Formats: sequence, C-alpha cells, structure tokens
Amino acid sequence: MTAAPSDSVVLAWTRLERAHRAALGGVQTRLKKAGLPSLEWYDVLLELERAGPAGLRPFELQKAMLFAQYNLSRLIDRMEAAGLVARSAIELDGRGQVLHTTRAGRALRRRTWPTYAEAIQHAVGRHFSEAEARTLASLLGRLHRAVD
Amino acid sequence: MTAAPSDSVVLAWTRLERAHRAALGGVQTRLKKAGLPSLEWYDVLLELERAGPAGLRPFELQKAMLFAQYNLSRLIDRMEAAGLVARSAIELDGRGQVLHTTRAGRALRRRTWPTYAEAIQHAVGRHFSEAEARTLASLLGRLHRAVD
DNA sequence: TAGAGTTAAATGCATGTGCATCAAACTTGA
DNA sequence: TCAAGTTTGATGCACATGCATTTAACTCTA
Repeated sequence: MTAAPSDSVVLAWTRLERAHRAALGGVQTRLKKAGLPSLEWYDVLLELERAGPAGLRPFELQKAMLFAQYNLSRLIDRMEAAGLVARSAIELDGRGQVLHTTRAGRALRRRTWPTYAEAIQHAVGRHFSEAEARTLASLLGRLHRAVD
Repeated sequence: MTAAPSDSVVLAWTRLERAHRAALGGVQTRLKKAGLPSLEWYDVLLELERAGPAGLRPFELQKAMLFAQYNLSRLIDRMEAAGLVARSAIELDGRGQVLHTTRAGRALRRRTWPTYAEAIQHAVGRHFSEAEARTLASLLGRLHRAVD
C-alpha cells in the first residue's frame, strides 16, 4: 500500500505530462519543417553511435530508450529500409543480432543536430538559467533511473 | 537565430523525454491492470468536470490538453460512444459544441482516482521530498506556459 | 452586404502502435 | 541430457494517430 500523493506531487506529475507534450511538440514541428527525420530516429542513431563499434543489441537499445519491444522491432525495420542502420547476426547468441549505424545514418544524424539543438534551446533552454537546467535535469534523472 | 543549448539544457531535455516515458509507462500499466480507462480519458473527464456546468468547447479542451484537433475529435467520439461525455450544440456559434461529462463519466473518474493516485505516488511521488516536488512542478510549469 | 479570409470540427487515407502470440534459441535443473 | 521455462525478436490484427482536406459557420473589410 502506497501513501497518497501530496498536491505538489500530483502537480509535478501533471506538469510533467504537459511540459513534455509542449516541448516535444515544439521540437518535432521544427524538425519536420526542416524536412528532417523524427526524434526517435535521431535517438536510435545517437544511441548506436555512442555504443561504438560493438553496436547494440535490440533489447539493449530498447532498455536505453524505454521503447516497447515490438515497437522498436518495427522502427528498426523502417530505419533499415531507409538505409540508416544495419542488423547483423551475432555468433554468441543465435536468436540475437547487433545493430549498427550506416555511414548514411551517421551523416544524417550529424546533419540533423544543428536544427535539433536550436529546437531544444527554443523549447527548453531559453526558459531556464544554467543552474535551473541543472536542477531540472537532476530531478528528472531520478525518475528515469527508477523504472520498475 | 537562437544560441546553442548548454550541456545542462540538452541533458534536461533528454531526461524530460526519458522521465516522462518512464513515469507514463508506470502509470498506464497500473491503470490497465486495474481495468480502468486510459490517462487521456481521465484527463478529459477531469478537465470537463473542472469547467463546471458551462462545460468546455472542444477547442478549449484541445488547448488545455495540448491535443491535436483531429485527435481530440476522435477521442471525444469514442468517449461519447462509451457514454462518458456528451456533445451538445451551442446557440452562440453554429459551428461549435459544448462538451459535458455524463453521470457515468463522473462516476468513472471518481472510481479511477484511487488507483491513479497510487500510481502517481509510485511513479513520481516516492522519489521526491515535498520541497523537491514543488521545485520540479515549478520548473516544469514554465515549459507548459510557453507553448508557441 | 458581398466576398475573402478565418475558425471550428470532422473525416479519408496512410502510417504507427498495442496486444497477443509465435518461433527459435538459450538456460536450468532433475 | 532432456523437458520445462525463459529470453530474443518478429508478426497478424485491431485500433489510434498524423496529414491533408473538407464542410460549415463566423468575422472582417471595402
């Protein structure tokens, strides 16, 4: 049995929803206007690049992005069809595969960043001081790490 | 031309995404397990109840919830079909309509709240002190209010 | 007050998502 | 070592969403 949430908690939750929708909408609109791929695609490319030459297994990517399994499976389908990522079999686990970005995928991500950065600044950055941004990031980080 | 976002800003944005997904996932799972309606349905019912006897026009609800117009239109279709909300014509504006909750809608919202509250506490509340929750709510509030 | 422009809401069609389930490979334990 | 259970990833089907467009009503201007 959990205690009832305080008013501040309920407010924080509600605003998390709304703030997220507001910021997301703003960012997506800007990316779309620039003819760039969606945020999800960017995130996949970034996570894969960060993973380095070892690449990432789909289930690892799934955990990192908090994506549903079936959802990620089909997202990778589309990105593979677009030539941005590559699946390759892995010898240690016959079920599994490893994902890598392609040259085109890395190029696209690089090309996307300036617009994305500007969108982030517009949707989020300009509303906060440096200290506030740090506080916000720190508080939100706790929620991310606590996935049950 | 906007300045480049600082690292803290980018981190805050990233964590907003992930924290939202984490918290949302947790809450939705709990509602689903209890056989209760989705968050969106709850939010619509709540907003309409808050609006009092005057009800709300779809476009007002849309702005409050940051929902896409076509999306809300069909969401209301479904909730109307389920007998939870009612559309009624408005005399001042022949295009428009007003939305109200039905008795069944209000009953459902009331019945949902305990589970929802517990889910909020689990997904959000338990990770923060009272002061932190207030800080978080306050920071997030700025993003919501700044929809362009 | 007619016509152009705007706003409110709905909808056809393509695409994306959720749920359940599946198949195949791995692990565990008697 | 074999059967039961688990993990990885894909997929059929229903439903939801996004985009573009439509219809109807309102507003504003000349």
